[in-house]
Amino acid sequence: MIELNLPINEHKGERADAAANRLLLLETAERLFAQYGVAAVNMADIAEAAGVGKGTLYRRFPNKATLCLALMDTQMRTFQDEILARLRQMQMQRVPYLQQLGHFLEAFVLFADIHLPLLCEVQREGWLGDEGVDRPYIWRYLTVKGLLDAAARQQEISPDLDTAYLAEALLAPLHPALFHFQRSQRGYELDRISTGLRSLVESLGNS
Amino acid sequence: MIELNLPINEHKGERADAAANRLLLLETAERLFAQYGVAAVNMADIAEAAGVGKGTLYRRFPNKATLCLALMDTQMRTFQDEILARLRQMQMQRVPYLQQLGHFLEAFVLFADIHLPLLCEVQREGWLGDEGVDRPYIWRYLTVKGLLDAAARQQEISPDLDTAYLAEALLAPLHPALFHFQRSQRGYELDRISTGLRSLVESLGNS
DNA sequence: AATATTAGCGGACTTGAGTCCGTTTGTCAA
DNA sequence: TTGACAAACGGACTCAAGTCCGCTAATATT
Repeated sequence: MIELNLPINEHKGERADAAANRLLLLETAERLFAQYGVAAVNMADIAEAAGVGKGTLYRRFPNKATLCLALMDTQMRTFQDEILARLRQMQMQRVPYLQQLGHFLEAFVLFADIHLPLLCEVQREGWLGDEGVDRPYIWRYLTVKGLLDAAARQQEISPDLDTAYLAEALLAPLHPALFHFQRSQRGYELDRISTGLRSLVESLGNS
Repeated sequence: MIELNLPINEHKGERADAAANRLLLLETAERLFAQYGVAAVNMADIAEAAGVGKGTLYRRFPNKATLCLALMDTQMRTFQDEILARLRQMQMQRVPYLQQLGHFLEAFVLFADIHLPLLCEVQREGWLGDEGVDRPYIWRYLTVKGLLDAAARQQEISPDLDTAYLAEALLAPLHPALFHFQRSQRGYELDRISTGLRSLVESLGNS
């Protein structure tokens, strides 16, 4: 279901047995998550299924959030690469920045929906998990803020707007917990969410 | 610090000892929270400090979230009453609905900031806690949606906008976890947040 | 190849949330 | 009053996350 293949790079100073265990644990977690669901599997289960001690698991991945993030690593990079490529392309076609922002958000909606269970786990402990945990969020934030700043420079939006805050506010409805709530409790379809966000973004332009 | 006085009403079918314990537990929790902070106090501490068994505590308040909500009960009602009164007043003065919405959000920003620790605890378990836990959220949501609908009827905003989604999106940045992140990590001041939200709301009007 | 170093390993342990169930006690009706 | 019975009580218990620390073994050095 979730395929992994590259977290090979990085972790260079890792001893051979440690690297082997990293892979073993990722594969085991992937398998258990696919079979029973992310929420139903606990750390002890993963360690046992992998045949290692709990301490070993926690040495590699200090918590479930980090483990889940590692499982998404590949797809996250792919997503980022694809998005950046698309934005560059639009850039050349002189597509307005606000429209680029709309595309970005829509793309992330699709990504988030696929990876919702993992994303929810990643941000279970309200936001700023220790450093690296929310690096993906930082990337999204900077991308959105960058597009808003560019839009401001091109006079697509008022230069008085607080782009830093707005970037955060526009991403807020996509926080995994809220997104999950809207999908499963409210029953909103993906394009309803995309459309809603786009209407917010576009309205910023008509000021 | 946090004063409580009315959860006397409701809970009518409660036995005398149960009602006494409810009060005792609320007072104890309030005291411990004030002294050590909400996050640092656990359920066992509260039960012990109150001199009752853990089971008794959990019978009254099935989890920490419910307990925290009960501690805010009074102030929450007061807040709601005050807001409704102000909105009615503005209504009579023919203040545009979008502007009313801006006021509403600003008022909630102030409220949320004061009660952040309790609010964070209330929504620790990603959103839809069992039923009553997020009734305050439902109230906020309905209020925002109501104002947006009214604005649409008055042609302040496009009638095509998805007010249900927008209401949720506008409240999203005020989710306790995000609000806390913005306040403590980003260092945003309250009026920066209010202003940012208002600019979003107002931009909806210029379409 | 022998050895020192030190990362890595395992699993018992701690901590806190929340449950279970046998015992106690308030309440209401007789 | 008294007695039955449901509600309430207490605290031991379960379950999962995460820590600790003594032992093991991979690697680097000679």
